[in-house]
Amino acid sequence: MGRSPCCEKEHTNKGAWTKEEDERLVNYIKLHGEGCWRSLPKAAGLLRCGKSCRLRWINYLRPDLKRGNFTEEEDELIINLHGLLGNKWSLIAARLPGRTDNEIKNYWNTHIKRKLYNRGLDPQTHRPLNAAVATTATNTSAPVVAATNNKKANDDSISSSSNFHSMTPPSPNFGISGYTNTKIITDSAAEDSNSNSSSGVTAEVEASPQLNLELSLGLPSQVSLKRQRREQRHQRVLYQWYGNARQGVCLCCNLKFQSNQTATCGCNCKTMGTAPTTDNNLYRFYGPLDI
DNA sequence: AATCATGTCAACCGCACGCGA
DNA sequence: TTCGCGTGCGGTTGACATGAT
Repeated sequence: MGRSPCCEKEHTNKGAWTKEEDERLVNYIKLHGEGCWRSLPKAAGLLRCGKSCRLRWINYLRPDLKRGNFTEEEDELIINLHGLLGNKWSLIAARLPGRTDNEIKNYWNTHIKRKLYNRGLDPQTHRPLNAAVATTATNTSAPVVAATNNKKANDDSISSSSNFHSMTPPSPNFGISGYTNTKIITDSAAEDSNSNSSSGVTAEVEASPQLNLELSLGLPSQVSLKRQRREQRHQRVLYQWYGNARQGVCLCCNLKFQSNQTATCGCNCKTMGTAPTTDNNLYRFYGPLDI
């Protein structure tokens, strides 16, 4: 026996709220207070689901909401809190009066991620980007962060944008210095019994964002054109943030291989490079296809 | 001027959790 | 202990605005 739906969907409005609906909701809550969202719509004369009412109130109509842009102080606070708490938006929001979890989540995805990339930091782990890449390429038995424990993310794992949004939260003591390159990834590999990365080959495929992208471009036909365009868009944005759009990134340069590990580097970089320790050259470049 | 790409954010969806019967 | 309900949370989507070509 499944759960009963939270509302009768055929009798409820969806989408943007009208001014009249807003007024009804505000007036009702002013009179009766918050609570019992399930019964609220009927009592307030709204053709909305209770969850929708709650969301509208919390994210938009609540009188104590702070409007306007985030300040620099708020930015830094969010970054610090995210470092401590991961994607626990409600906990982060609790520390920022007048801001909602949804607002912070959106702000994170649209602004702060880019900010961290510009600082050379991975927004999920808050570690230097080079370290994350090095870990990926040198640990041949481990899947990369794309092998997340998040069920929904796994459902969508073919989507590069989804992976991008739902990497494993940082460990509590990440961060400043002295971290090891392998900790997070090996842990996630051990924990993720459902991942497809039990074989070395699969792990290698996952370890290559370029190959991931190729999979993305080979999406089955039922996937909507709009979705494909969204994914391509996310790819472009991501690589713009890396500052290497369209050109790809030489892993040899990013991994900072030792000079005694020389190998032919396919790019024109001046650094002493080597092939990754995975015997093949699959990972020489990570970067977008020509999209 | 038209079209496409990109950025933003409100809203939705499904799952997880806590609580009371 | 189990089950159902109400609620909260995090990820994702879609609509709209704006900028670029």
